Amino acid sequence: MTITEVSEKYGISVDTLRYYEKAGIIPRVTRNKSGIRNYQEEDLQWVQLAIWMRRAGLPIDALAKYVKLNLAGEDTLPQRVELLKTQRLDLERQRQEIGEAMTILDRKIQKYEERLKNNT
Amino acid sequence: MTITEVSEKYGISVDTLRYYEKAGIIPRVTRNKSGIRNYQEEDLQWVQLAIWMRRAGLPIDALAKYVKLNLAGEDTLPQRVELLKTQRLDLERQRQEIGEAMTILDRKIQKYEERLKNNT
DNA sequence: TGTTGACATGGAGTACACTTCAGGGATTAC
DNA sequence: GTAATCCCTGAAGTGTACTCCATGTCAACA
Repeated sequence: MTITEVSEKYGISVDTLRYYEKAGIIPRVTRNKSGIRNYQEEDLQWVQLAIWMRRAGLPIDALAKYVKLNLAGEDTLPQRVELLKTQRLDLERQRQEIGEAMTILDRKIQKYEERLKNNT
Repeated sequence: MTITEVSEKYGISVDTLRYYEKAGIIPRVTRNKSGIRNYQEEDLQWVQLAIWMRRAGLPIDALAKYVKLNLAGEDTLPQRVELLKTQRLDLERQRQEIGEAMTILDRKIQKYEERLKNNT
């Protein structure tokens, strides 16, 4: 699969795909002899993971660290778990804060709509 | 209330407080004759709102627009509601994406822990 | 009256995550 | 064979949200 095809499949720019690779949140993608990327199933799984995690807001450097641990072999299993758990906690906290903000927005919206109704 | 006191009360730097004001997500704070900020109850409410919304990830420019509409008077009620609803939708979507990422993280963590158990 | 310390402003600097660009190969279409 | 198209890399540029800095004012205290 070419980089353009991957780009279209996941709705992400080719520049971003190359950037993700350079940043280390996707391991080096399989290439042909002339150096052109040819994404294999495994590459695509990394792409997918990177995109999901970035959409949720996980920082590049945490993801890069995770990828590096993966490439470093089986000894790094405990560190990988710890890293994932830390990131999970951050997501949990962020979700909480979004929930609180939504409650406040809802209250404001409701008040405004009451005022609008009474003003007709 | 001085800017330092507000900073301590909300756990945010004085630089950020001044920046928020300059960026327009807090209306111009009450000052004494020599130009020093003296936060009143109303100012504090704006500060609180700005901090909550920023923590949830609402962009500066959306908040600035909301503040501007507020200062522009009663005619802007419908636009304010619309703006708040748009931002609410964005938060909803973001919360959704965080939820999905958490599910994936959970699956990975679980797999790792099984592998770790079988490796002892 | 001189020094200290909190606060002011405008502007430069930083961190993060892309995004764009310049300059070059390799393939394909004619 | 050459023009068009797709891809490559390294480096510079951009947008967002702060964060830091130089310089200056002002009130209070020794």
